[in-house]
Amino acid sequence: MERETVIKKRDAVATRAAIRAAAHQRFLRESYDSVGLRDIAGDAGVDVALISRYFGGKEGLFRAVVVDEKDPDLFREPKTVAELPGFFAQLVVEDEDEERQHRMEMFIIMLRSASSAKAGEIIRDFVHRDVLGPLTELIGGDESELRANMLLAILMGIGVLRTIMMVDGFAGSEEEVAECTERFRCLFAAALTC
Amino acid sequence: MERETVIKKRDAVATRAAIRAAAHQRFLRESYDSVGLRDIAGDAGVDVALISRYFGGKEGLFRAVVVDEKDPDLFREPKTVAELPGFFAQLVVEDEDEERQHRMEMFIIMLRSASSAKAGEIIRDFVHRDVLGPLTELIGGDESELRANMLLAILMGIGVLRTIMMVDGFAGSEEEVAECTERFRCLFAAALTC
DNA sequence: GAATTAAATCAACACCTGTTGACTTAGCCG
DNA sequence: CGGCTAAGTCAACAGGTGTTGATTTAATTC
Repeated sequence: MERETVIKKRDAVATRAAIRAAAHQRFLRESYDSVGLRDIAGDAGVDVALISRYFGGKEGLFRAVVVDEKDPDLFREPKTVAELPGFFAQLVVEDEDEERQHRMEMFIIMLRSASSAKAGEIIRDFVHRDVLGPLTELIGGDESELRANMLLAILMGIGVLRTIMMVDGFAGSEEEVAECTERFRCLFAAALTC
Repeated sequence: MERETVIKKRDAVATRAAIRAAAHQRFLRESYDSVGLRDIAGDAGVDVALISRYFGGKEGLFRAVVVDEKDPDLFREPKTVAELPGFFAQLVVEDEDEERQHRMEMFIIMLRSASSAKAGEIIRDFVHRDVLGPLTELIGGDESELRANMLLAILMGIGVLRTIMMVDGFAGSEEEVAECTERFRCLFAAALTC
């Protein structure tokens, strides 16, 4: 959090970034329809009109958060099929790795607003092109599509249950985290082989 | 669909049911915030005012759809742990069984509106009390809570991917359905044992 | 220092939201 | 038939939505 009341330099790219950051946090916790542009503007310390001006409207802002915020290879990191279960398991358990955390946040944002008519279209395109596509290609083989779907389903299910349904009890104490990670790794592996 | 323009008898319980049915279909396809009361009223062929009058508001209508529509033991059917994987597998593959279909629809409705502030609270209570609670009790043992969470996560993940993200490719031809069911059964079993 | 241009603000718009009160109508009972 | 009650309709409300044009303010350039 920065102190913006002292001085506010007139920097277009900075306020654009501030708006996008505020939108990211809002969309992370509420759905597309729930969030109002005035909420986001208030968080960013900016007038509402700037949002429609800079992003061309609410839909454009959401697209900027979902699509433009990531680097293009964010979901293409694992290079071998053997790496996949461990990669997904690390994704669902919370740790300090900032990049992984950001990646999981993108999934939550998508899950939150997937039901909205306008946001849903953006999200579905993104999921097919940038997540399911590379994943299917990496897995390969006859049933690669089914396997990719199952992996993503587990990932999203855990995400839904944790952050949206607010169900905990996945990992409590310190050493339970490691055990829980191993169980998830095993589950993702089962989705690939069984 | 019935032809209601011909004659419309004045039946309070019938119109109440019509409103609830229309709301069910709307909430099945859009989120709580997306759906407007005027949409539901239009589908039911009723004036908007009747909704607030009969259900005490939008929130009450949603609660009536989610909570009151089911019979209480809808999610307590399986009696043994061994039955669980098959039960969940049958739940996710579409078939003609009307009761199973209705049960899965309830999950989708919950998934769609879980992110809304008002609807989310209703849903979280329901999930904990009527789904996760009985499931944990049935599984039993030290890690029963974790197991129940994993099962529900897979179920919801598949639901999200299919109906909200509109991802198909789970089952194509006729005999693929049976094979797909078996794979899901295997996956749910893995969540219990691995 | 004045002119110019971009950045930020203000105010208002048209529209849609859920909800409520007053009103009208249909159906039943005596 | 006349009265009565419940069922349904109509209109309007207060509040909120995203968006846009005109305006003001700050920073840069000549």
